[in-house]
Amino acid sequence: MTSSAPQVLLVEDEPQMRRFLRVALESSGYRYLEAPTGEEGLTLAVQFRPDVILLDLGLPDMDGLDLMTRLREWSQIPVIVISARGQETDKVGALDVGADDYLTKPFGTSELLARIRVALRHAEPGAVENPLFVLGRWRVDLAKRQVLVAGQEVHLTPLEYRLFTTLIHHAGRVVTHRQLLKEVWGGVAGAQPLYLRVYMAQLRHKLEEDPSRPRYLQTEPGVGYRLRTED
Amino acid sequence: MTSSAPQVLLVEDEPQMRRFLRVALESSGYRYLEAPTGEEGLTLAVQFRPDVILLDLGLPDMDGLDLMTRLREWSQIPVIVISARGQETDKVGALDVGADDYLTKPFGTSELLARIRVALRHAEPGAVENPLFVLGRWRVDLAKRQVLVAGQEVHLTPLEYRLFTTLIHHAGRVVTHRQLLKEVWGGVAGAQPLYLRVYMAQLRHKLEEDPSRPRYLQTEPGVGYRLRTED
DNA sequence: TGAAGTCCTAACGCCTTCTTAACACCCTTC
DNA sequence: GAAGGGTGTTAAGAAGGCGTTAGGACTTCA
Repeated sequence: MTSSAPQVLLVEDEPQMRRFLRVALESSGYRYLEAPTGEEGLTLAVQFRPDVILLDLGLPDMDGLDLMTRLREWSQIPVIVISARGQETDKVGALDVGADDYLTKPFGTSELLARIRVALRHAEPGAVENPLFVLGRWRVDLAKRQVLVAGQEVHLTPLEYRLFTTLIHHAGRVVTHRQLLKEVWGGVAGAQPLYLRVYMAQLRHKLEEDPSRPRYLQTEPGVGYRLRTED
Repeated sequence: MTSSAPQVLLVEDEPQMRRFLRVALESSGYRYLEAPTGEEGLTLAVQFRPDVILLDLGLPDMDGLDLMTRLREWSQIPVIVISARGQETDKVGALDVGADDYLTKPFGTSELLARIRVALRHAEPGAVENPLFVLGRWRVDLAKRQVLVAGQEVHLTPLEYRLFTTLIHHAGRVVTHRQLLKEVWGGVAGAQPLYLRVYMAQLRHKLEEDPSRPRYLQTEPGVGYRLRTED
């Protein structure tokens, strides 16, 4: 799974259908690949590993079900069948050899796009990667809500953690006192700049190697604080 | 996830439709549950954790999309919408709030069954994952619903077990009080944080070596709980 | 009808976390 | 060199969250 826009492969022999879908998909922000025959479709699937495949069953060179079977020998890429044949036996056959959805022509663009989103959603679980923030000896797993310093877990209280992650979100930039108070204390009246000094001291004590000479949690006098990132 | 036949929950208000589908599903070997209203549907989903949900959008007591939304707050159980409304906006709406498929009435039984098989296939990756969860002296067989501590079987009540497996599903990361209450008690009004304290204490007594100093079932004060995994 | 098991609820004491205050320190400015 | 604003540090009280226990209500099964 790439970090850029999802890629859709269309396997379809009718040129006008290709043109129509290409416009629809590209204008929706997807990267687009197309193949007019089954063989080419398989080749492109191998080569580019698209995120979704749209497959017309009525191909000239090979049976759509055979293509499905050959694809499923090595890949679980979601396949949405688009076909002129609306017979129930066709649908059941395609779904049972591994297709993930079946749309009968004619169909609406928005429905197709919605079903593509469903297919992408299904593939997602494999793409669940932890957003890791690494800086020096620090290692912050935002999904786990876990902070490691030199491999050692460090416990932060809710406020400490929120203050820290707020600085991480603006890493490298100065965050003003006012903004920190708003984002951490939620704009509650009574939140004072004193709080920041206290909690910054606690964070430094827990995270910095030499709390009296902070390397990363830096003060910008009169303005706010900044999480310094290495260059 | 049980090792026996997959269980299907049908949420549908028309009695004749229920009767029809019940026959179709049971004769295909599925275990069968039904609910005539949305509220009952949610309750049964919480209680029995079916493998697939068939949802009629035209329910008398609540909007089908609301039901979808509430379900998706705590569960990824695949949902196949069956609806008399064939408008594209209906389909897109349902699919985008988390439905996995959309069938327009009238539909054929064999197509429905094929789409159920697709839905079950999608859920599989989660079940293909080692049904054995091992951590320290613990050994949890999610299929058998069996918990061993140092080789000795330990009996957990249904709620204890559900709380425990919820933490296992999110192993390593903090699960908030709210999320635990939702996933274990099903978002039923009245579920209080107090429940969590009581049941966490019971789990620790049954599972931890030194319940007063839990090694794995850890508290994140002010946030939630976390099943600590070794690195 | 009793017994066992489970779930909910209340009460109490402990512990973490938050808040607040007091004071020391640095730097700039006069 | 003194004054003053901004900042760092520490500690202690207050508030709230948490763990624990026990008892009652409810269901299930014999």
